Amino acid sequence: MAKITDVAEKAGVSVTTVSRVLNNRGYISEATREKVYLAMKELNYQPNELARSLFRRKSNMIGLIVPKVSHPFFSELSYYLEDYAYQKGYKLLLCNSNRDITKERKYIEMLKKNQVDGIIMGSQVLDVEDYLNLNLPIISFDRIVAKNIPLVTSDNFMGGKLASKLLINKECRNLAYIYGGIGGPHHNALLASDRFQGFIEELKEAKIKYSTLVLESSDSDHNVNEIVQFLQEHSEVDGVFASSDVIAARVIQACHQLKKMIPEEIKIIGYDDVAVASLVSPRLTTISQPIQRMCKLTIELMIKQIEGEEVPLVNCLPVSLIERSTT
Amino acid sequence: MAKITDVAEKAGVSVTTVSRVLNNRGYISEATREKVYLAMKELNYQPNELARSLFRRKSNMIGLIVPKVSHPFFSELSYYLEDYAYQKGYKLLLCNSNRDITKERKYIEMLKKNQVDGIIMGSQVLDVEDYLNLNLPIISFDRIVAKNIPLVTSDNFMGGKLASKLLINKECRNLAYIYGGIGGPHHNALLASDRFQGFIEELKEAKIKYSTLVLESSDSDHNVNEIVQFLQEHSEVDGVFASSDVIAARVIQACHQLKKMIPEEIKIIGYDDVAVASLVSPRLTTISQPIQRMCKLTIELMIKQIEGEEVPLVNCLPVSLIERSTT
DNA sequence: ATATTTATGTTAACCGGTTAACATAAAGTT
DNA sequence: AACTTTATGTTAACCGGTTAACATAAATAT
Repeated sequence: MAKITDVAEKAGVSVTTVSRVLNNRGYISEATREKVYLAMKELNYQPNELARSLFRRKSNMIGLIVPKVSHPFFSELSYYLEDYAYQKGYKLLLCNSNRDITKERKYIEMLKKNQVDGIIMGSQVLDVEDYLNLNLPIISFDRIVAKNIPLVTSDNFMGGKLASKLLINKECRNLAYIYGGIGGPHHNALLASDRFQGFIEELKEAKIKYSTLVLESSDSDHNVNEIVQFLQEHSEVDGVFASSDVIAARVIQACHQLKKMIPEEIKIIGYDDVAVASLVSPRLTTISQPIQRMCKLTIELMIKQIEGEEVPLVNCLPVSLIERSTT
Repeated sequence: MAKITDVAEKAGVSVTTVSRVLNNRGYISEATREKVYLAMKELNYQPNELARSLFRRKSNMIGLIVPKVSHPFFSELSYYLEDYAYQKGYKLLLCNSNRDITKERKYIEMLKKNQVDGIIMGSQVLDVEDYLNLNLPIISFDRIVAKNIPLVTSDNFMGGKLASKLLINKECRNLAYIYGGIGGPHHNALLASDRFQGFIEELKEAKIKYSTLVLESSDSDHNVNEIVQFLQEHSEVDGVFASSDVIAARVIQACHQLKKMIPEEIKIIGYDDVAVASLVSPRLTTISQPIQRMCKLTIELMIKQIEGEEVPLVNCLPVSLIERSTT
């Protein structure tokens, strides 16, 4: 691998001059600039970013911790985050915490050692104190981490309200709220519970009954069984609000198994609006989180923090209802 | 941020001694080791991996380039790759090429500059020559890149055979092969075409007719329309082999739209066995690629290459049939 | 008592860049 | 002719570690 001294030698200039060309600093004549570029091209030279990062004390790397990239929500999240980060000149280091507190802690340590400029937490199981002496820009995504850590989220309360409003308008009179338990994407129910609060607020006014099911297993097949059983025990349920599209997909499967017609006999509404929502059949009515905008905002806030600016602690974007064929 | 000199000072030893403790080299007494560890803990010291990487000329970072992490196949891929990489002490730098040749080239350049120890290509649009002077361990995943670059794949030919065998056994007599066109996950049909070859080989023997549909659009809704139209024009089709589970999900939607009963009137088999396969209803019969094992192998081969060992050029793992409810 | 092993320190070079300070000379300006 | 500006070079320090070479002294072994 060619290094800067090789380029200098080949171009017949000093290392300082090459560095000046590289960093666009000081006076450089066009002729010299050309000579240096030519030498770089001939040697196939690429400056060692490790060395530059070391000197600048800035790596232009951002750590991203999610429970699992394989989950549709987090895979979309990762996609957009990477996309915006790249546009702004940042690279993304991917970490899957599996919601394991030990792994999460190790990842944070690892990211610090590797001098990332900031961490985006899509996962969160650590205690609040753990974050205190972290001494690094953090943004938490859709999860409350600690009161003094900036949060990017969407209007979960309104999401819940939109869901129940729609179901009520569609004449449902016996609703159910089904959400993932531990291991699911909303284990830390802090924010998902806003969804629930919004959901029941509408119901109270309309005096409509509801029941809830929390899925214990993280296994897909087993979830379907849990839902089937629940719907048998609550045969009056004619409207389901699922806390994620993935769970809604399982509700659809359970309904098929029970030969319940969707949307005639039972209506289903999901949450997130990830790709699966339009991949299942019937296509899923859902509350759309503006993932793309949330990601853009997350990167913008992250960069502001890296540059030493203050950023608002709560950043909440609006959600919207996407009506498809399950309602 | 504390540095090694701070630790040395606090522990009352020399920097060399701290380094010896850190790297387990040379003679160190238990007492000194303890002193050093204590100082580290008190200062909350983490060695700067950038500096270590620079000196060692090894970053322990691997670049992963995929078309889009948000695609279910690549999100599972990324998950397992990260998992194994982490176990082996490597970090993953995530890149979404979007199948854009310019972006792919820029990513490769970026990864080189950042001194990654190797690159895993889940995407591939570059020309063969581009890879020649790359001078870095590469492994391509499920995509033929160049004859001299190691490849990890699964038995696509057998996958195609298993699919047609099953459909034939299930009494289908008019088959269709539906695959994604440009923009889809199998744009570079090199390997997916093995699937097709395996698929038609069985058909030839059994003298069964088939037709093919290549989806032009990358838009989900539009795909469904294309499939609906195709199935209307080929109303005799009673068995469909889709080149991915995502496409199979759209076939299911098209069938629902046409009120074709699955599996009674038409049978569908997908490919990959990603999470969506068991999320759609009816749950999808599919050819399972051993993604997890492929990822494990990929990381193992990558590390071998990094350590200077030779690795086989073709690494093909067996596929298996997962029968669910669409056949 | 001597030789060897163990434990630590000092010094300096190195990884591959960046940069400040200062020197020098040519080109441009007044 | 004197003064600026532009263009480049030299030298050396620095980012935060690692390491080889050599020195020294205490603890062990013979």
